[in-house]
Amino acid sequence: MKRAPSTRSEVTKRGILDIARQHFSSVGFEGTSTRSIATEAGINHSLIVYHFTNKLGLWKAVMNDLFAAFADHAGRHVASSDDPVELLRTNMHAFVSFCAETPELHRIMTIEGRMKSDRLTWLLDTYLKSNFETVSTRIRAGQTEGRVRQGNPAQLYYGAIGIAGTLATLAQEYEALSGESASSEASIASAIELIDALLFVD
Amino acid sequence: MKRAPSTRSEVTKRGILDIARQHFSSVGFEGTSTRSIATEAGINHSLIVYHFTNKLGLWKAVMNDLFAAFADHAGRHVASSDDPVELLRTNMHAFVSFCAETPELHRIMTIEGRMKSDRLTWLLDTYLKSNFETVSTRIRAGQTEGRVRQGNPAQLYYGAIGIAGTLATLAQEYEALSGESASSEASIASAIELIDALLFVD
DNA sequence: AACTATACTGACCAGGTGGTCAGTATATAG
DNA sequence: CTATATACTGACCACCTGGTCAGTATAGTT
Repeated sequence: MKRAPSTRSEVTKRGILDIARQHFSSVGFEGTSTRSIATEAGINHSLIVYHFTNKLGLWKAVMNDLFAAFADHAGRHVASSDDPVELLRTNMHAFVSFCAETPELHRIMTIEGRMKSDRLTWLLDTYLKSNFETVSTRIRAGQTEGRVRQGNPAQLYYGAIGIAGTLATLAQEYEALSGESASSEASIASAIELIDALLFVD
Repeated sequence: MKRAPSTRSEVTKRGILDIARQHFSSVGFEGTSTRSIATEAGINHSLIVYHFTNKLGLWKAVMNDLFAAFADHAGRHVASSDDPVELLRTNMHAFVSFCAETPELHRIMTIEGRMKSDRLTWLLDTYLKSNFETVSTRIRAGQTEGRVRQGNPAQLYYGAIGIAGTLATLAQEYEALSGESASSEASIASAIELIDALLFVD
């Protein structure tokens, strides 16, 4: 008889995922050691293999967890209408606050997005391509209405991503130089303002 | 009698630095193995210790090399006047093309800039603080003249850095989704256009 | 040609890496 | 209470890690 997965195992997996997220997002896949994750999570290192097959399986589980967290976060930022430009704006604003609150997702993206790799291919096929289709469709719709800045949608989108992303990828550098936390309300509001100025025609 | 350093040793160091730059910028400090650098550079791994003391010494040498390369690149983009706003604009444009041509510097910055570390402290003290002083002075000068967008200079600057930086940190993701190379003339021109729209009031 | 500062080599060390596996504890279904 | 699917443990493997060190090759100075 098959048995339902126990709470006990879910707690263990959660603990591993939380620590693994920190490690992958700060020192990357190659720089992360599964044994240091195990030690920090207070579990036997063989449990990582037991629950996630191998290091790559753990990494994928972390990414699934992070993308689910963003979907959840974006779900709490509902657009005032189903107008494509409003959906685009709302989603970009959600991305900014998500970068500030949960910098790990974008941090890992900037590690994996720089070079070709099997992990990048997996990310593209699993999440990035379909998301980019949605966004660029909305940008083009806004452009034909004259409400979004003209130009290549990919270049516009990645410009906006870049503005939001510094909150995650240069958080400490920014804080050390400006004296302000990257996750502060002021930093978030400023990034939103700049993205709005970049993308939208008012 | 002391002897001048031989060309032979300079060639060896150059070879190590070039490979090390690739490794540090793609997998970070922790993910980089000095032995794989040695193998790829075709030298005995003890030579790294001989020429650079240790892994950290090699990393600092790579950073000095990269900042020198940027200074050199920026030196070839001379402003049309010594007007602060023109200097700011010219320097930002130089940064964009540098990110496209030599993505390694900004890639390493986004690895080191995220978390507190001795390496970040070294970068701040050696290069980042003085550079930020110069830039923010120019931004403030432009703002009082009404020629630069109002707002916190640090937030403006890091917004612009973010736009340029995606050419380096999301190069492959961008290329896979847009079909265009991040180092293409079109990508560079677009990033410059967006930064101009972001920073300057015309 | 002899001397010697510089450049380089290869064997070695202690400790860390991802992953395997036989065995043990735990908890739930019967 | 018993049987067993699930969860977990610790010893082990081959290999890689940064770094040390005694010794050797190379080349410029005298």
